[in-house]
Amino acid sequence: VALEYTLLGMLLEKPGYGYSLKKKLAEQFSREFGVNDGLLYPALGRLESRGWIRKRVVPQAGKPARHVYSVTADGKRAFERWLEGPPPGEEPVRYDFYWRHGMLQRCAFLRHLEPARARAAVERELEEATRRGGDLERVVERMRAGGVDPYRRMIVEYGIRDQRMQCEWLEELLARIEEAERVVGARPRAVSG
Amino acid sequence: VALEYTLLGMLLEKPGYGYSLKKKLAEQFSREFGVNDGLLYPALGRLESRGWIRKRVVPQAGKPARHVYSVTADGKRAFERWLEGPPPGEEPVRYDFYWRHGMLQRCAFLRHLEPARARAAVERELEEATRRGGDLERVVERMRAGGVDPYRRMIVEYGIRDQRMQCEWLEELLARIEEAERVVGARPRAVSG
DNA sequence: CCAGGCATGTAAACTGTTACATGATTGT
DNA sequence: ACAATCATGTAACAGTTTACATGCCTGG
Repeated sequence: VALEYTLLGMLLEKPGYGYSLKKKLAEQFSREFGVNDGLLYPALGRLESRGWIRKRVVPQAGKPARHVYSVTADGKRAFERWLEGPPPGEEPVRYDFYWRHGMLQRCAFLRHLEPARARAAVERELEEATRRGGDLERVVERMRAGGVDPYRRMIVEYGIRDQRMQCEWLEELLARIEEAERVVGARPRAVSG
Repeated sequence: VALEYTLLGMLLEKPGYGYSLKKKLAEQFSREFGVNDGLLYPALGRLESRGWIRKRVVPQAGKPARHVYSVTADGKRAFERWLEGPPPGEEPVRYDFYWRHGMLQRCAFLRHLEPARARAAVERELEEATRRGGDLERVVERMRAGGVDPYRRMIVEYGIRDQRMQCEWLEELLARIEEAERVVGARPRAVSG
């Protein structure tokens, strides 16, 4: 559903086949952006059966034939509609950040943990977020050096901001825990009704 | 998988039944946090068959019997293990923000859109993000007034920071588009290889 | 000789959403 | 009369991940 339009956009820039699209995704951003086969090939099939792309089989010696797809006029129109964005209020709003972050779920019950242990858990999380942010900084640096389209660089910069935001939030959480440590002193609170 | 521990934590604070858990989730945070039945009841079943909670059926006049669950000693131990967080490097890192945000996907192809139209699309997105942030601010205000556990308030504050971050990112994107508008002038770029 | 790249896919498992099925009571 | 609240669930569908299946060629 989402993958489709990214594939369509890539094929519009240059016709290609499953494997080449997979590689391009992984190399343009980062290895972790790679799509898995179980999603990629069916998606290409759906795009074809919808008449948005068309296949041309290019045989090769010793290797499986390449199925090279290019975008049809219909496909191009669909892509352009999508690119302008959904009509306002179309996409249902979701506040699923809670379910997507183990740390937020733990945070809901953090008062049941002795402050010292809570602090340790949050500090570990902070380290991880810092590391993830660093990874992405390196990716963006590579992109800058490689002269990648600035709009695409901004996608990774979104990830960096996201990690930075997480770090700030975790630091605020730490401050709150240290406050609790001072107030509660040596008296740990156990889990109970 | 994720829902389980939240249910376990809630049942540890006070035994309850499916419907009461559902209500509590929706009211403590916001309506949108509600779990759907198709996830809730099977999750309770799994927790029971794993021996982490135990059922007591409480008949009622005129209404279906309540299935009141309480946490077993095993369940409490499992919850405490979870609460301390995963051993470092356990959770696989995911950089799936690209696939989770239509706007980021569009951003990858924004250069194919005339700057004026790109600006309009981004401005729409900015409005939505601002509105979502405002919604959450109101939720957190309600929580502050209701004297909810500060750790739980911080969960919603995460959401607010997330929306704020998105706004900042969208504004940077706007600045970049306006730059492109000045440079390109009246010459629109079409989609092509 | 084995790992990895090239190239296509399928299948099973898991997660999550929406809708359905039932039925009494209470409020508008 | 109609909708909402209370209360349990199931079933169908949609989306995603992981692993499997095949097979040749290249480099260490």
